[in-house]
Amino acid sequence: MAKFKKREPLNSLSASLENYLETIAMLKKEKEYARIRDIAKALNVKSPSVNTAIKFLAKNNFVIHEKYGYVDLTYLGKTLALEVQKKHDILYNFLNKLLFVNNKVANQEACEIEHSIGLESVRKIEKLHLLLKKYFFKNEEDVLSLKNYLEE
Amino acid sequence: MAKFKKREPLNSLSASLENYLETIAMLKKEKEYARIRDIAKALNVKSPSVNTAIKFLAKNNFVIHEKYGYVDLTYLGKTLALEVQKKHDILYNFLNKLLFVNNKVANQEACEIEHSIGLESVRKIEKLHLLLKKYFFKNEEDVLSLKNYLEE
DNA sequence: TCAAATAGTTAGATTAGTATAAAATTTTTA
DNA sequence: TAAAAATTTTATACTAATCTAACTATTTGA
Repeated sequence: MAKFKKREPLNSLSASLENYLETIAMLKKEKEYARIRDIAKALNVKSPSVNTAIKFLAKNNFVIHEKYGYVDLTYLGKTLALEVQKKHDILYNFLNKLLFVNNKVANQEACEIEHSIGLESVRKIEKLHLLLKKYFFKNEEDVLSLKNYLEE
Repeated sequence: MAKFKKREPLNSLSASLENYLETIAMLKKEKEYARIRDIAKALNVKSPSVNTAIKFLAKNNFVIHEKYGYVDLTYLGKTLALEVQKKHDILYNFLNKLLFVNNKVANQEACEIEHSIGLESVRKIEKLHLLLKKYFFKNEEDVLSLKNYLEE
């Protein structure tokens, strides 16, 4: 009956709910608005599932939703969505561009890890990646020999 | 009623079930055997939860369990448990020893990420860590300046 | 050696997240 | 502009994983 629950620490959401926020942000960037149907399609779930989730997110101030209308992010929702997207980005780049994990796998894994890793860790991964690019793997040759070493 | 389910691809388990295997392996290493009660304590769940999980794992050949007796890993179960432990280890060391994330957080995050990341990625993280230790961050000074850079 | 304490099991309830079926609303279009 | 199509909502059911309560089996120790 009660489907979603507020979590400790406050402003922290389940992986599932974070995915809804992330998807809404993505859709709004792509097409200016997000409808239940689009969210369902993007997440590969059915619209009643989206409805339930949106209801909870609205009640807890992450989104605004008028019946039968568009879904929009509040400031709180937008902030959280951006955070998750940022984590995804950093993890994807680390896996794909530095470790040469293929795009599909890198994306899948980033999609899951983004809900388990904290901002501190992910920021440090970003910094490490930057450092290595800048000072250790400057040219094509270095990068290729890294790829080689990682795959041997 | 039906509590756990076989997953695609075969031999792949939910995070929860992987944790049971991992815990059994850990207990067997520590005290030669694993009982329902120990597993429950280690995972912070109640014994009926362990019972349900063990029943499923036994039916699917990951563990052996005679009623009221000890729980043991099959070859399949041991293999999977070691794999998860290995992932945990690599992730923990990467976060704590290279990125200087504090032990508690590093452990927590490793505990979650270990179920989301594939062997390929985790092996590459291990290799990267090794490479950096060996060739780029050799002495105490290098390590400290890395710490500094990551935390600034 | 048998009563208490401990451990394991079974049955049934609960929760988060999802799905199906059908009703309500909105949009499209003939 | 009214009927058809599409979308959203509601009600209900299911699944994975957990829990509580009550029961059964095993171990311990007076």
